[in-house]
Amino acid sequence: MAKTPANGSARTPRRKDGLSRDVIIQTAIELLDGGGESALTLRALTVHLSTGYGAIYHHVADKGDLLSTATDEVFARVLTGAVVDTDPRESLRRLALGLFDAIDAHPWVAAELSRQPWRPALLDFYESIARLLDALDVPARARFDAAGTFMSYVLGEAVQNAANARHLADNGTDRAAFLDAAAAHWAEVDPGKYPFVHAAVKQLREHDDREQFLAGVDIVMAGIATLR
Amino acid sequence: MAKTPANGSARTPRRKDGLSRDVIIQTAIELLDGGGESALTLRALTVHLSTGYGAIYHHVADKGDLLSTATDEVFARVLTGAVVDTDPRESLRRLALGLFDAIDAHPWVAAELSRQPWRPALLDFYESIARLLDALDVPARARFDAAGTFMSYVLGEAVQNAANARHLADNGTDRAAFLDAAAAHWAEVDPGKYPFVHAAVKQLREHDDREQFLAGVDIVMAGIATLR
DNA sequence: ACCTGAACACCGTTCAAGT
DNA sequence: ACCTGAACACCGTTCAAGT
Repeated sequence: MAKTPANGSARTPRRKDGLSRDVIIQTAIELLDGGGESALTLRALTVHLSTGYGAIYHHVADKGDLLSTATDEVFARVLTGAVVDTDPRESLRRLALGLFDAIDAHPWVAAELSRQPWRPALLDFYESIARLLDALDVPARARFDAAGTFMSYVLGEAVQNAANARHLADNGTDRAAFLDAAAAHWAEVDPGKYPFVHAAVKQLREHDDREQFLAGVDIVMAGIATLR
Repeated sequence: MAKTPANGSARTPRRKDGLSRDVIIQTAIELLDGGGESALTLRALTVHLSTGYGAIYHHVADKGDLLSTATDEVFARVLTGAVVDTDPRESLRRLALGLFDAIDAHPWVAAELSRQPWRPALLDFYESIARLLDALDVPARARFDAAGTFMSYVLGEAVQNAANARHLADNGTDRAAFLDAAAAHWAEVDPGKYPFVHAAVKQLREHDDREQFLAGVDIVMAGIATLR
């Protein structure tokens, strides 16, 4: 096969296997992971899938559909891989860390998250949290506030971390160089006017993102534990 | 002066008063507040300022510069208007609520926030929080984690709320109708599979966003109080 | 120094036409 | 039903030319 078209102005060969919504989404995720949000263009999709625009629009409503479905897919993977522990407290930490790591690995989901914070995949996440809080004897009356606070903290921290991850990927610098540059920049702030920021810079250099995140999870859980 | 050009294909009259970076930023904020992020286009700016593209690019680096400066401006207003209370706990709540309300009033800052979570204006915010935590006798060792957790919660909740605010503005619906629609949509989830989500729907209908936010602030502060 | 606006290189999306 | 790709309406940005 693979015959060269006789006609010089021949179209590019059409793909043999049928296109499907799923392969489009998977390719979109690859593009997003590879080059961030700006790497996902309809043009790039047609090239990677060796197809035309209409073919894509036949399976997908628009670019927003593409982005939100890709985000759902990423979250679905997290929940599938979530390991359950017998200790609810530990399960909560693992669940939170799974989301944190997922957004770190796919920083582009943060943008989609701030556009649509209530995607179906997050319903499962909410349900899991609420169930674990119930296991921790958080009274029903307080569960609504507690679960919401927990989710807001996790998403807030994840969004911030995603911004760092994106900068790291964009500049091609490694973590140490990035933190040094950030610390050097922050160190310029007037220590007289910003004593606490100044003090934080030192900790910034030696802190571990995931440990700091978990420290926050523990703080939120300790606060929830006071609700009786 | 003000002579009519003899030439029929004359250019639109150039503005008399000089353009400045500040009027550009203020106009950008007006456009963003009026129609969301998509309303800020260079074209719209030239029309509103009755000027050309080059004039704008003479005062501003690019659209990103425009967005981040506009965001700084919004945060600066919050910190200027922040009322200090003698009680550090109350000051923290007011500070948090000020940020919450600002993002509610200017939902487009949420997108910029997830792009660049460490704008200079947020340094002041961080500094204020750390100072108040110090006043609350949070030990220096724990302050880094505590202040970071507090900020992540506030920003996370604000980003989620901004998404709601944007949907409300886009659809032109009022709050009650929006919540009803959301609740109706959520109510479709299987109560057997999602008992806690199902229970949350009822609370969603009668909950107040700001009160829920403050409940979360209290939870985080209670958690911080356990750090000794 | 400050401003004008045609021109350029890109987007997402549509749709008549093909198989 | 599924796909092609030229065409369209928009972007942000540049830059030779004006004052």
